[in-house]
Amino acid sequence: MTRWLDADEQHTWRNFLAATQLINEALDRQLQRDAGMPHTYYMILVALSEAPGRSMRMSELAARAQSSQSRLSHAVARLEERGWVNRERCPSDRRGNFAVLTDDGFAALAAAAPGHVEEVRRSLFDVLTPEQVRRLDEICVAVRETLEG
Amino acid sequence: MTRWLDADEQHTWRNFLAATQLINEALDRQLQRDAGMPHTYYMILVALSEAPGRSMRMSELAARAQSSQSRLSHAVARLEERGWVNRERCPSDRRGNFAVLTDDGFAALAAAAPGHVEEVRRSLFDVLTPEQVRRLDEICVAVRETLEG
DNA sequence: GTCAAGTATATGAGAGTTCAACTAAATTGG
DNA sequence: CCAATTTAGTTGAACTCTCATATACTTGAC
Repeated sequence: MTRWLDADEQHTWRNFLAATQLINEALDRQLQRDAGMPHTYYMILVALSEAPGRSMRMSELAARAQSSQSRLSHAVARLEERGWVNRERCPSDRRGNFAVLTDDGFAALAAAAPGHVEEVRRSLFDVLTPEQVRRLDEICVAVRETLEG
Repeated sequence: MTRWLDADEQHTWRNFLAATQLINEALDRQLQRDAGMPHTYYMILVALSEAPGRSMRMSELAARAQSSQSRLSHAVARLEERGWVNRERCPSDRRGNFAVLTDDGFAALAAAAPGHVEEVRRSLFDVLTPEQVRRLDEICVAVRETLEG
């Protein structure tokens, strides 16, 4: 027996799809236009920039940047072509690779960050009251706890 | 002067990105696996199924299915190859096209719908309290009102 | 009417994503 | 210690998306 959505649920669902898509499109457009990279690459650079030695194992990087391993592997290949990331073999586990953020990569990230943050504010935080932001956070935590398990 | 995100805002932002991406991936995986179509195609079929005569102008369809015109054009081309949609020239404006949902297309949608709705419940509505659903709706409406203008 | 500007849609190239192999190395269990 | 399994990561093909451009038609101004 399918539990169909009632009218309210449908409206909420469509608002959710529309809102999240608008935000994602805004982020991607801004980053592509001003920094020449998609949002997924930006997240990879951020994750690396926060890691000790700006260096991380591919699998951990995939997890932090919310990327599949395959996607990450392709992405790092492109980032390597741009000279923003290097790959280094892991000595203790020879299957493993580290991705390492280069100085050029860090500079590209630093250059991209202000415009990106502005866009994040414009599309989400400036739109909501502090109360709504707290509620959104709770909602997202609940979703993560369910879907990540 | 960049208005950087404070620690709370960063957490919320990352929770938001993670949660919305988890939901989108769950939707896409389910539909691809069980119905052989991406979520974007599903949204196109839904929009068409709700239109009078199961038929809509390309531009209106793009708006309803939250798709760019180019994306829609490519997508309808694929859907036409599968026999799920037909294109018909518009008599009153010969630049225009109608996309028309075929019986096969409707059947494909009907077959896909129950599994999709289950996934929507699993990934969002079952996770939240009714109160949270209301709050989420308000948040999404606010975002839409700002970003759609 | 005709010409310029605008609108509706299509199309092709380039880039990113997914899925299913595939390689290579580590681990486990007899 | 060796075979079987698991883990880390890459790769190629198929597909979708975006962006810029092209095409065809309509509209408005003169």
